[in-house]
Amino acid sequence: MSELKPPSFVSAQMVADRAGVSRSAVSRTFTDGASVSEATRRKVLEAADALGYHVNHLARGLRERSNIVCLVVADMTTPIRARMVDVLTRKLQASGKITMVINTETDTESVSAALRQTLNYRADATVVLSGTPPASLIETCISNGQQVILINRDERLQGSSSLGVDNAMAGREALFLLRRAGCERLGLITSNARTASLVEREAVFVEAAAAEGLQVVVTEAGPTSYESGQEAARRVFGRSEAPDGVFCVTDLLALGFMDVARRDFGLAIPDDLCVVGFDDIEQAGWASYQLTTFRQPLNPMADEVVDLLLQPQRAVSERRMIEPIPVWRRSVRPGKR
Amino acid sequence: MSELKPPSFVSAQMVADRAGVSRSAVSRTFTDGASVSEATRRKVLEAADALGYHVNHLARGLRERSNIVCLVVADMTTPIRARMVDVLTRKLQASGKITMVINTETDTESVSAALRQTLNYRADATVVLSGTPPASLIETCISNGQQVILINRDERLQGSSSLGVDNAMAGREALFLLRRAGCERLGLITSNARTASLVEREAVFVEAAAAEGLQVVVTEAGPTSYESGQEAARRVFGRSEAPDGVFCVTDLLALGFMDVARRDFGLAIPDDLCVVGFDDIEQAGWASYQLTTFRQPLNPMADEVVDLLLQPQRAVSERRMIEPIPVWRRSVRPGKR
DNA sequence: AAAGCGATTGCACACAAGTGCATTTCTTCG
DNA sequence: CGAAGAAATGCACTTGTGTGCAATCGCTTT
Repeated sequence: MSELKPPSFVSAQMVADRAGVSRSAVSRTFTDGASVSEATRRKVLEAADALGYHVNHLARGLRERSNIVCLVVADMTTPIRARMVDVLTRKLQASGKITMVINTETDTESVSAALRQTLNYRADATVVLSGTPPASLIETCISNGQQVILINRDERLQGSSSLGVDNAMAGREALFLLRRAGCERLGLITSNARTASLVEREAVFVEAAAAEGLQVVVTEAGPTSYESGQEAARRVFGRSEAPDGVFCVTDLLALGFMDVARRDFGLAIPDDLCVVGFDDIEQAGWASYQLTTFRQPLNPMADEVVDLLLQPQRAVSERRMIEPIPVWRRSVRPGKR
Repeated sequence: MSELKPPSFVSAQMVADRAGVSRSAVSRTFTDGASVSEATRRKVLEAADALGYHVNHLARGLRERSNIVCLVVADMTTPIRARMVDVLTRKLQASGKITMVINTETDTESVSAALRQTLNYRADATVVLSGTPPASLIETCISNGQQVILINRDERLQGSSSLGVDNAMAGREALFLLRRAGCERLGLITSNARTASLVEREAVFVEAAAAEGLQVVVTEAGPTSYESGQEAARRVFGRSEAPDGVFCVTDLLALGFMDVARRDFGLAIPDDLCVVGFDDIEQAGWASYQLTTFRQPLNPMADEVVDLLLQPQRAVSERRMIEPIPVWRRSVRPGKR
């Protein structure tokens, strides 16, 4: 039989009609702790099943929390970002939230538009993985009762809680590793993204080197990518004085850098050149690279996010710092040559 | 105990009060084509701005389409999946939709739970990238007026529209490439995922080889991953009769396979061994691999999805096939040795 | 000035839920 | 058998929108 009515979602009213009870009874059947007799509950569940009823979370979200969390993210295809999104969606789901992903550019205008979307959908919280939203907009979010959590972003934005890895530690430790390997001519490879995190890793590394009386040649190629790493290597080894120890502020940069150093300039790693990365993306562990790097502990970070969500009062202006975990592989010599 | 009013979202009513107009006027101000005088519109916009008002899309979604699209996906960290999610979220956003990501396992029970979530949030459509939902649940979605679009899934699920790359073409072409390179002892590497797509690539490759009187040694390692590719290589080259031409049904498998073949068994690619992959993930183009493979045309696929969303009537039980694009790199010889 | 007419505006309802409160039903005990 | 108490139920209101319908406003025309 062909239906006249266009298909549409089945509501609690329809279930109530079919079960011969009031709509309230249906509502209570699907609400924990509400008072419903076993008999009605059975009738309701049966009718709901027959009609294919599903509670409308949108309508529910009108009165109480929506249970929606927005993830504002750029460069999703980057391995580290993909993992972040993966881990976060998993943990958020496990704690009863649903994730909306807003794929954006990193410029302020795009991020602002993303934040506004976040408000449009009454998200309980927004987690920002990329870009830096304007303070005024964050304030709007917060005055609307929405939490804002920044990950690896510029710290100290009034009212938002923020969360990041200890870049300074990585910068110092990277220098230590390269020096222990006996590297004398140090290089640093970074991208033009100029993120707070990247800048800090660079600054601390350069500073720590200066403290030992060493100068660092800093090379900034294009965006944070494999190709930029390649480009940086071409530039670095095209010069007269080539480095023998390099800290790449990102694994992707490191991998591109290594490939060109080895293939185009015939350098052996770690014999002629030591390389340290940051992130510990999957590819860093591949046999072709075996990159020594610092792991962003994504699971603990995601746990922290969930924790902040569950205790909103904790969240105000708090800044949590997480230690990256050194991962020793073969791109740095264990001792001097 | 004097409770401060908890911060909450500002509603159209508040804006109306402040602007001294009716709530309808506010609603009309934010509705295209509605009739509002320039004067009230200005007053409303001013009040809205002052209060930080944002239209509640949840409430809007009660009456009309929610503009929510759910993406059901597993293995998000896999480069190909990450790119799919990236491209899809981008294109969906561009056409005014918002994406909810449901990160799931591939087993039927998890996928079913994901589909139910989809219904709970009144998504206009669900796009399934992983796993195979039970037909009954798809039917429920459709009878609720929700579109279901399956990508690279088992075809022919009543009522859903489905979309996939031409695996048969890839299987045939892979054989052609290897034969042209003069490979005599053929191997095929697959995972234990047993997806329809993977199975088809395998079947067609084996069949095409049989048509030329050649037998293919099929190796199935663990899940679809780099590590499984490594494992497969260890097994394959541990045997007496090693292949000189291999089709890996996935780039990730291919990369792991290549690394072990070269590093642990000293094989030169493409001189001693030719390798063909599938997907064209970013890493396939890296200098260390230069893998010849087939690109999944993600942009056209995403365009197709958006197209199906905008023309729901088209969507019923349609199956669209997209040709993968051969990408010739250096893992296969251009001619016989 | 009155009528005509189109552009605005507000009322009230619909959408789909949860819940306080009053009412009804059931259970249990005296 | 009746009353007290507990459990179950339904009514009506709430959440924030969009919109049909009727009323009103302002302007033009005769």
